[in-house]
Amino acid sequence: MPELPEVETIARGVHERLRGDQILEAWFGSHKEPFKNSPGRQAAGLEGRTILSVHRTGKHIVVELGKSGAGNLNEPTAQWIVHLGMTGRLLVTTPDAEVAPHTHARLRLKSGRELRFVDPRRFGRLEFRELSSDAAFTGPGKEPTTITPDDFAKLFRGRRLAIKAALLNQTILHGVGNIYADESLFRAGIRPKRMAGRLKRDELLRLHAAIQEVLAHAIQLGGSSVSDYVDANGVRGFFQLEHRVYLRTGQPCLVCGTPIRRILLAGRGTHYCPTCQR
DNA sequence: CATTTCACCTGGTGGC
DNA sequence: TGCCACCAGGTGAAAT
Repeated sequence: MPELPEVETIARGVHERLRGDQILEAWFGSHKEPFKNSPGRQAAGLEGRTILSVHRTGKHIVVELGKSGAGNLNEPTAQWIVHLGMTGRLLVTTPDAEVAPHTHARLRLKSGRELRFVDPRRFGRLEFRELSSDAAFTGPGKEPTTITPDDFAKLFRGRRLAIKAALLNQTILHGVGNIYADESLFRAGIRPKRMAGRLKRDELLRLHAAIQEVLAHAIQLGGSSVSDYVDANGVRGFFQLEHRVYLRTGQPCLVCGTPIRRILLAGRGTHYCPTCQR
């Protein structure tokens, strides 16, 4: 479900609500899928630690954790990294709140609340990093919200794949997914199938600007709620009202009236206007 | 190495 | 109502 704007919204919400709280106990479900390292190791690492801050890197949520007693409490000694996959949610609840189906993790907090991870399709991932032995998480690719136009243009030099496939490749640029790839390419006037390495400089500059505008606007609106996305407070986003091509197959282009076309590209539904995008 | 395809999951929708 | 095909915000392993 979630791309960069949704993950950013969730990370901000969790940060605001849980900063300074302490994890007393971690409970994990029995499905193996969500765990990049074992639930036992994650529970042992999480229990007793303090939540210093929560932020986003690409599509990952990074919870910075401190340890009381030894050294400076404000210096992170561990990280809990949450990837939401297609259907993952992170929710802050009261302990008596009904436990949703497909709840895979419940962290009981000193404040009396719980942080829960719910994910029906189980494409999401949970990882614990002990910073004394593991590297700090940096994300798989470059950060689209801060990359300069020049560095952005360099990413696609010599690449022989469709620009949309390149945008979806997280090791190149992390955070853009299917919705924001389609919406950015529409706003830049570029066909999704265009070979990335053959785009002209002015096209790449338009795409860079479109991506940063779309992501910033979507973050302002709390992300896109296509079916059931909600943030850490259970609130839906509103950027779906701003979609110009995504899931608008057959409907008139809002600029020129041409019916929006849907094709399959890189295995994903891809939406574009055949008139506005060249 | 770069690129493409497909498996991994559940659930919702729409046709018959 | 049931059954089935198809679709969905994402990756990573395997194939090409």
